[in-house]
Amino acid sequence: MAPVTADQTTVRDANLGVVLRHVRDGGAISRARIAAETGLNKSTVSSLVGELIELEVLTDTGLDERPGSVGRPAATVALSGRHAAVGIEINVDYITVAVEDLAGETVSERQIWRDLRGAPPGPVLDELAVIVGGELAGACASGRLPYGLGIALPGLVDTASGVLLRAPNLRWDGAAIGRELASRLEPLRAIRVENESNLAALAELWHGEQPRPRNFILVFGEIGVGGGVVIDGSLFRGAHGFAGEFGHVTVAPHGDRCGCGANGCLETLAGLEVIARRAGLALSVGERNPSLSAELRTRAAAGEARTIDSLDVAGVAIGMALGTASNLLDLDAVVLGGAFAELAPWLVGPIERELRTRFMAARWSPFRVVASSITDGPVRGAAAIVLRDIFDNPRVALDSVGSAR
Amino acid sequence: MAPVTADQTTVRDANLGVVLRHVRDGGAISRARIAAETGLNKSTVSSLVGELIELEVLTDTGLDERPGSVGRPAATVALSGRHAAVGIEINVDYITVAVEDLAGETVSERQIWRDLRGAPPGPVLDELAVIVGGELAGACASGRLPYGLGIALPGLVDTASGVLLRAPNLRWDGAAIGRELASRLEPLRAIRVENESNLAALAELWHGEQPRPRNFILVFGEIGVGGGVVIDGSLFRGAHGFAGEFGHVTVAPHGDRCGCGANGCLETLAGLEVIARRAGLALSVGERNPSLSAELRTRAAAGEARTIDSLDVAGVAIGMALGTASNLLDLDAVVLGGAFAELAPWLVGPIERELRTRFMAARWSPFRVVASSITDGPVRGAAAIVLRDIFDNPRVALDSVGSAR
DNA sequence: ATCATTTGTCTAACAGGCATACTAATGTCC
DNA sequence: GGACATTAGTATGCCTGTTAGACAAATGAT
Repeated sequence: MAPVTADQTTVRDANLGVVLRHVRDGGAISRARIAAETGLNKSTVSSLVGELIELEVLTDTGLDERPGSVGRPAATVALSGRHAAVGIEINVDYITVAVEDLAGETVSERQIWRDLRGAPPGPVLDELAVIVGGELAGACASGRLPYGLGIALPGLVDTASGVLLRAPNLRWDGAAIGRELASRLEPLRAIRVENESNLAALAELWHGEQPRPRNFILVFGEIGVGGGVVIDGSLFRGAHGFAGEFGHVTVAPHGDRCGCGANGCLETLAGLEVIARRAGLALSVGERNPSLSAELRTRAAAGEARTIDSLDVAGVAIGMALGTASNLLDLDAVVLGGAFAELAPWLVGPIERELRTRFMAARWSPFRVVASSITDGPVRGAAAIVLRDIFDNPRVALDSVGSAR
Repeated sequence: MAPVTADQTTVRDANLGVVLRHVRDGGAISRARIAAETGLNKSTVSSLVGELIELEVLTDTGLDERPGSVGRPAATVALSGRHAAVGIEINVDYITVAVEDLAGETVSERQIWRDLRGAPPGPVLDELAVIVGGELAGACASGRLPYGLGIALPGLVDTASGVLLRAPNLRWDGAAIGRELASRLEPLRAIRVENESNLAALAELWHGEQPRPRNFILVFGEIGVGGGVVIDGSLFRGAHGFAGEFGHVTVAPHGDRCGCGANGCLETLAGLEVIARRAGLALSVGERNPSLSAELRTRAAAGEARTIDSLDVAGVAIGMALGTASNLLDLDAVVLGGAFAELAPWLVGPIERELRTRFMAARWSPFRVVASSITDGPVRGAAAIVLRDIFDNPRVALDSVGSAR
């Protein structure tokens, strides 16, 4: 409850972050240029860079060898990639584990396809912990310092406690994923649990194709439909981190019953299996998702009418929901992620049509609808949200860990 | 584009704000208690309070005369009320002007009922400027320093330029209200233009009844329906300040055409005149709004079935839209404002019913639906949003104005 | 070889918060 | 009534951190 007061260390922390993020965004750069571009004093920058090198988040990258430059050559610094985080995505029918370092490089990634609907969480987490342990060991072996662990889940997550409160598709309601997984692993500095679509949105913000919008909703379509909202370059989480439940926007007030208990949620019209069923595909139990979205794509590309119609119905519903979402959230863009990215060619048309009439500010807002080129958004976002601690406040995040050996 | 770096003045500015807001929220208080409650050092607080008194935002309020206390009696300080701002609400059928001081006191308030639909803005602003000039003169006469002017408008506002982009009900599209009004008045430190519902939400946050939610949507129902979203105690504005257009959430995809061009917006089912018409009231042209909502209230209270049914239809639609809004925004509460506050007894029931089934996180979110007790939200919010500058950063906002005489 | 130019570090000055010591004003207890 | 405890507010010296400017280092141009 005590208000947040400031003192000199607040200033230092803020400026360490400014320099670090500037290097992240601009790549290898000299101290002099950092000073010129941030407005900080040369000597301040020297001191800040020195501390960041000590924390092992920056590293010297030799002299800037650009020809034609007069004067003493600049010694550049860049992100070190020494610190790394593990990202995990547990979805309805697959699990992905990836290790990403501070420089944004994906160190390793593994994916396992398995239908987890109704499976008890315990054994899954046991197995997962073994995999993660292996990845952590691998990261250490390659000289990296594991900073933390991020977990992407397809449902309502209480981020404070790390509990998956409600996952209508997975049916792991009330599972304390964060705590359970932590207890199976060596201690880490940070363990964070978040909704998968929120993390996919973060991945888009961090790693998406240029030009990256700063106000957008990432619509993540798999068996369920989720949304992650980014406003002014930061994740919008709402009161408890439940924001962006885009799949449960009402699009047909008296429509089909949804897993969440309401009627006519977007998910009941635009979920991947719903699209497939409406397109006439027979779903075998345990059907593997990758073949599912690929199958739809193939049929649509071949001009199969029922599939195209089904995608059109989904597109209209998505567009309608997006109109409402845009009116409430004031967005600049929609990014289609997950299976929706693959199916984008057939979705973008109806989405744009609906948006044009339903989004009030359309005329003043340069709206874009694009497909994400990131296929592993949630895992990368999961790693990223953990590493973001370091970019936000390197000294607090790393404290004395830099000296850990 | 240059990143925001910090130095010692940043610290000072932040702490000045912390102390000022602490005094605002806690009322008359001693320097010692400020220190204890904020965690700042006693001497720092002394110095900060000294500067705030010099800026005339705080004032000495004598000794704390509570009996039974041992030790030297405390000298308390409180908000001075020396600085004041004018709030203006231009709505479809009325204009309100109010002066509010830094202590939150409404110094004066005037309201004019007139149907402005289609009226040219110029003459209205001429007349308005005269009224505002009079209010400013009055404020000066009572020893107050006019700080700024806030304007609440029923439509899409470009807050950067102060232009009313689109007001479907008022039809003043593209009017540069901020600039036009500024040119008719003595110069002021700040002129801000905002959507009326956003400002009503701010008023609720600042002046509403306890306990005040910190994550809510204020649904402002008059002839149009608007929404103002507050997340974690601050106004959610979205990418361009267009957020919270709650009246244009789609609730009936193939419903009636709305003034905004879309079909089945909430406004087409729950706007005040729509409710009245559906209840069988004959609307004379230029009918005055206060009699309209009062008439509905009277009939409903008398148990008139058509009126109650009409309100129920509106309530269901509002509840449906709120389910969607809550799923996207993750809210803790709904506050009904404007005419909806008066009609709340007949709206709350259906709203809560719909919300319970449609809001996914309902079980983990202690949701409340309440009626606002503030009848002049937009004007008060308009004044408040201007005064907020001072609370955010007193030194920057007031600079050398404290010495103006 | 000398000079201009640019980089990076060093030093002194300044801003601001903090701990501590001190003075001031009150109530309590004998 | 006076000594003492208690609390409020101020003054002093120190620490952290940024800044401006001086300076040394490293290079290309003349």
